[in-house]
Amino acid sequence: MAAFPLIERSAYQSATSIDVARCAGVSQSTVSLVLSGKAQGRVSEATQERVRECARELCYLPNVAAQTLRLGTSRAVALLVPDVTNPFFSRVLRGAQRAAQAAGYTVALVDTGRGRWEEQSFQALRAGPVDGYLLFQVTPPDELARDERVVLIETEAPNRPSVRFDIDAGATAAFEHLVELGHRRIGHLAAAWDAPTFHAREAARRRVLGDAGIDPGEQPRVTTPIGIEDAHAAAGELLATEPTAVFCDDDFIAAGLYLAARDQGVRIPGELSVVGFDDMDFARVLEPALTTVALDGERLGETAFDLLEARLAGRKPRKRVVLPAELLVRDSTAAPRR
Amino acid sequence: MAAFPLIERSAYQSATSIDVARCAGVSQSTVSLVLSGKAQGRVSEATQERVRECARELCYLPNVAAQTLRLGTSRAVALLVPDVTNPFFSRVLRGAQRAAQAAGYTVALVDTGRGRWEEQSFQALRAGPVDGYLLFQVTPPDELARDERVVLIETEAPNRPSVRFDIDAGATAAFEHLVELGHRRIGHLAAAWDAPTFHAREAARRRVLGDAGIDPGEQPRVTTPIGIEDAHAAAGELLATEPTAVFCDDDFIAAGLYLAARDQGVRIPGELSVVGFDDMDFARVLEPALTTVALDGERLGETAFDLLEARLAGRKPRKRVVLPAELLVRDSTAAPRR
DNA sequence: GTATGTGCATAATACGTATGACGTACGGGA
DNA sequence: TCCCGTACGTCATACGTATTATGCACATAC
Repeated sequence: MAAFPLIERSAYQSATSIDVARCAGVSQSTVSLVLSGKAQGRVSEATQERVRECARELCYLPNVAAQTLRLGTSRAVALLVPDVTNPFFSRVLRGAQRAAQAAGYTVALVDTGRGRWEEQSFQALRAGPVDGYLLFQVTPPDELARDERVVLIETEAPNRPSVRFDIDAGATAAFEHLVELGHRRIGHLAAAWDAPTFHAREAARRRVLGDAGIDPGEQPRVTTPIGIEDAHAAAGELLATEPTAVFCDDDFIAAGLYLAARDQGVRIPGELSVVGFDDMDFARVLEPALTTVALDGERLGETAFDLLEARLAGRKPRKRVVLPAELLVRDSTAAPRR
Repeated sequence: MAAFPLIERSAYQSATSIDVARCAGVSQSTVSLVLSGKAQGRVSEATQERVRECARELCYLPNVAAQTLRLGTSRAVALLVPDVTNPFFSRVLRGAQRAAQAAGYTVALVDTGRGRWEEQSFQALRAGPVDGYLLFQVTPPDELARDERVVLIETEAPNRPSVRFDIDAGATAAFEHLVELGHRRIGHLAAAWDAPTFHAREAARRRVLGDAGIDPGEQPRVTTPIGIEDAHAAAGELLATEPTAVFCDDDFIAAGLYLAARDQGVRIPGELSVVGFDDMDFARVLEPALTTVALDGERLGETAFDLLEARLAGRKPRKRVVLPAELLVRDSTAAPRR
């Protein structure tokens, strides 16, 4: 017998409720009733036990595709992200995942490849396998823009449920911190990424500097892709303009700046103050420990899922949630020398 | 009309092939035939165009649950990981994701919560929504151990397809590097995690040190959870034994060691050489830049998916793949002082 | 005029589940 | 004897798709 691959193959094809029914000598309906716990008073206790026993023996597990088709729901949600390798996003995922698990949902992950999805990855998901969407820094295609099953993360659109950080407060605190230390020449090492979260940082910069009587248009500003090596190169360029402080859109960008400063023998914070954003794990290990704006990514993911789940359950929750962003002053910022 | 929510609701429920058929004045079979491209010579060109036009107009997308049920395949695979927040894993995910996308597959992500899944998360997946499994540092439950649809990543089991790094070569190179520099008191800051990848590091340590005439049992060794703050504490303890070099199971652990060394005024590499593992992004930004063993996580994920895909397609590929692990010597290692 | 194609499209079915509408047997009350 | 209630299950159907077998004209060949 062992020679017949068919024996082995039976392991692939899970038993169906019909197999269980045959085994227990009842109908398929009865099996379904019993195993879904809706057999109260309709099936005798003895029969129920027999069915459960057979199900156990045959390792029966309901076919999810069939369930989804029948019930019109898959208890799964999709999380769309522009780039899975961004470590900040893992926190969001973890939060969403945990909340989803608690609610009996599965999370399907899709990397949209920084906007290159243009319907593509999205098409793959629509109409079936998932009940809803969490869009992380992804602007929904028109089709989805009015869909009730979508929650926006770190993005907003008119009349859509969304979760985001109070980027404005965080960035404002960061720039005010630098101004209060006495800096007058404050650079901006900005992410070359067209997303609301970065627009908010830039807006805060213009406002705070303007209010302090510093012309924001006069301050050095260089954009760079998010990534240490890219930022390293861009930072070299920025340092040539001799700012006394630099606000970085991201901790990775700040790390690149550290490298450039090291190259040029510029001491932090003595000759250059640096502020990052996100509070990644490594921020406090940098030498000196990086002053940065802390964001609770897990809570972001968790909140987003809860919002979506409420929608799916027919409740109408608060439309927009704003989570705090807090400046963490460490050792990379100080008063300018002169 | 705008007052009727039913109008809006139509957006949720995607059009079915029957709707398209009605619109085009043909049968559902014809629609299916046309849209799946199997209508060659069976349906007139005019009708085909009409069907396609209707499908476009109604934004028709095939219901994936129905397709899965009918075809017995979902073109989706599950990636199971012990902890989504581990940044190393994001690389694996990205690699798997990219390969999957190219092959027309979707990746569903499941966080098993470090082994706490005990069938649980797994049950949720079996029998339906996915065609196969990628198990990253996760030991399969008995049920799955013989399943052909499983590929093991960074784990191995008898007669199972798997992908892993040549951890032994990497760790060996690292310890030999330290020995060659002249170190005789070499600590091990080890991950408190029962996984093959860490056993391999330990085995290499014992072998290399033994071969060099250094008793591995005499060398200081402390275990710690993976995470900078945990490692920081554990490293304090390790430094009390005054090693001249420390091998860390992970770059995050190495980062914790940097923190502890800074606390105690121990200079790297002058008084202490440090080697990490993984080559995380931040490794070369540390001061001094961290000597570490580089692993190509993306390639790991990619290879794993390809292996699984080959299985699913009925091909029988190489059972075990081993990817290189290469020592990257930077500035955190030097000869001991005396 | 009957067989033989051929070009075009449809009917019928199966995938595996959940569920509302029915059956059946039995015992008790009138 | 007839009717009804209850306890225990089953039947039939629908979800939306892919596919096999079948049908129907109409033209061609003999």
